[in-house]
Amino acid sequence: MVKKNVPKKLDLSYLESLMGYNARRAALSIIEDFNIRMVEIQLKPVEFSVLSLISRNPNISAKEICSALFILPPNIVSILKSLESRDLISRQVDEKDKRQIALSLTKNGKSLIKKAEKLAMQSDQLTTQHITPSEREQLIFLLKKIYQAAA
Amino acid sequence: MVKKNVPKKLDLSYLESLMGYNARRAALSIIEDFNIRMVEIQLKPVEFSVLSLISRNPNISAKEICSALFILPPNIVSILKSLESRDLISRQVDEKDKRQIALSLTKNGKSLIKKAEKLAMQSDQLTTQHITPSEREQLIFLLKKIYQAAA
DNA sequence: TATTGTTATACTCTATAACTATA
DNA sequence: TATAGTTATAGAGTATAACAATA
Repeated sequence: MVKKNVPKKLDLSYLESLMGYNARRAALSIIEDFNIRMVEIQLKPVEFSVLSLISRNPNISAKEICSALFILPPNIVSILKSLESRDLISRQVDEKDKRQIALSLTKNGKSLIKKAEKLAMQSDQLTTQHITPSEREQLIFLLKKIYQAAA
Repeated sequence: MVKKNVPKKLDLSYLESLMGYNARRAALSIIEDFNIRMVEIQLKPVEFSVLSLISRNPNISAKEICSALFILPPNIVSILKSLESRDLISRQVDEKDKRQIALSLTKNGKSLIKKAEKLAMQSDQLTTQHITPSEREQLIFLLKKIYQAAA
């Protein structure tokens, strides 16, 4: 008789009592679903966030994106390059301060972010389907309190 | 980590309505505090989790750690090597199944994880000090519901 | 001098294929 | 054949230093 591979019961109680452990595990499982859903439009989480931010804040600068999304300046460069090469964003040098470059969505970018935000919202609904809408609101409220207090 | 200042008023409302965005931001800010506090005992989050897991589950195998903490088998190797080189864990080949290696804490490991768990709990208390104890319980309960439903 | 954007680069984290030894 | 652990390696993510153009 072949022994069945039953997963051994492990004591995870201490780790599960820590906020950091639970927040990270939840974030990873949510982002995993997000990534699966975004395969069809080829957007990574950070690319999605950047596009969505530009969409709602036209003529935003790279520095402002970095501050808002906690991206280091050297790391935004390849992200913007990639989005520009896909004709999703365009850059226009600020004539008043030629150091700054105003970013905006192209027609393609506007079309894609519209679809992407729908997919993201679907993913969000799916990953939170086991809690009630009011629990979901409460959860987001408390998460914000944690990271906004740290800022 | 990036400096935290958002000088200009940017519209982040859409991203802040997504669970994934908020969970990730909260996890990152909590882990940032954890890392600062753990500098003195030189433990990364994953090393801490592994030590704590071995502490509460003596003779656990590498495979079991990987399953519990979502670490891929090739990536646990260097973690265990490092912990062993610091004389924090010891390995003993299972005589019944020589493929398996039972892991346990050394005297040093037991001493260190005791201190580490105190520091981790302090960090957890600090990062959740702006919410009430019952809100904290509710938050952990809801986060668990999200990632355990996905598993 | 200070700031925005950039290059180069390094270090960490995560992922895949394939090997070994044991069963 | 299957499993536990390992090696090698590649890709992604994140970090610092230093530079050019502009203010």
